Amino acid sequence: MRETAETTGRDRDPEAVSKFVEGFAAQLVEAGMQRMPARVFAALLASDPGSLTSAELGEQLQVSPAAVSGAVRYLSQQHMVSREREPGSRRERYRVHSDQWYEALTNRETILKRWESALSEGVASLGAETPAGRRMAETLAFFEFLDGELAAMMERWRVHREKTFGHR
Amino acid sequence: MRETAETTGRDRDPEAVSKFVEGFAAQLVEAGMQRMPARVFAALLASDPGSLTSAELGEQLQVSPAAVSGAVRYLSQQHMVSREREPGSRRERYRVHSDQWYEALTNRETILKRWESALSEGVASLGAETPAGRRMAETLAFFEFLDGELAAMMERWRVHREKTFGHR
DNA sequence: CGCTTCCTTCAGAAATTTGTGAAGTTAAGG
DNA sequence: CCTTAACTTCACAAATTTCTGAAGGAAGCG
Repeated sequence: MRETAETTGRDRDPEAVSKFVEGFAAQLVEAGMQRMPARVFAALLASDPGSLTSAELGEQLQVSPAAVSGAVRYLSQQHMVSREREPGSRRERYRVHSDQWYEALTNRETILKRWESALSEGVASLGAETPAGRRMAETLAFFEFLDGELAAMMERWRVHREKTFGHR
Repeated sequence: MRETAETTGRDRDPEAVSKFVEGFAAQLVEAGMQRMPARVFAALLASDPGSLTSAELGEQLQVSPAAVSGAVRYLSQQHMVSREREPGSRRERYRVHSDQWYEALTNRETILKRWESALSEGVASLGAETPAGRRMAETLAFFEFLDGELAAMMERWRVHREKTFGHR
């Protein structure tokens, strides 16, 4: 298949794009994300269509198809991007849904739940009446509080978002 | 200095303590924390006094003083533990303030701010009117919303905490 | 069907991270 | 002051992670 300005995004200043991609990716890495997923994600975020093919990602980031494949697998497990097949082609497109990805961020719920269960076991095994047990119980209570708050907060965001961006 | 059951925590089932420490640390690692800081932190959380000396940490976790030193430096930079000197001794104690450490968790503010500024630059350089620019602007708006919400939420938590644990 | 394009998997090389031992620094206690 | 206990720093070795090239499928298209 032939490449066009539309599919590669080459019409935009590649310098500026790359600067954003590497800078934002670096911040994501700082926060604990692996380098390659971070770069791939940043590239998608900065693309005009909000989606790129594997080949485009490889070319823009100067990495092998294997690296793209691994990064994309990770990102879709985290629900930060979705994969879609281009109809009538073997190419796959990876897409970031602008509203979906940061919802996934707060969906660290899985992690929160695991923290909670580790703490809960700890309280049980060390004794709820020991100083350590009480400390852990308080921490547990905080996370349980968090669970509820995060859900309510996202609901408020959706309202706020609708007001601000809804009418496009 | 001599070691006592009080300072080493050996009166408690070391098996149970270790099981919690390694289990909880593993979850922290999963969430992006480095292994050694995670283990040190979990050990402090599970200690009855809420604090341990360098030597105690080294012995319990079977690691060198150097490893403890590095982990503790990281943890105190993150405001997850504080260091205090034992009066009349060269020993240092590392302490977890039960209420302080998870406040530090939400104090990923530093990271949030950096994300915001990276996004802001991106919007500027790619153009606020481009599709990519609009996507990045929406993400930026989300993080700005988050900033405010997190602060308000922690305030609600403090009230809730006082009601639940205040009267001890 | 077979050719071709594209994605994935896998073994291994390269780079990075992590933890150690040893030397260095600081400060208490005689 | 000198000694010594305790933490820190540093160079390096070990372990782990990350990325690549090559081989192995799957699926469109003739």
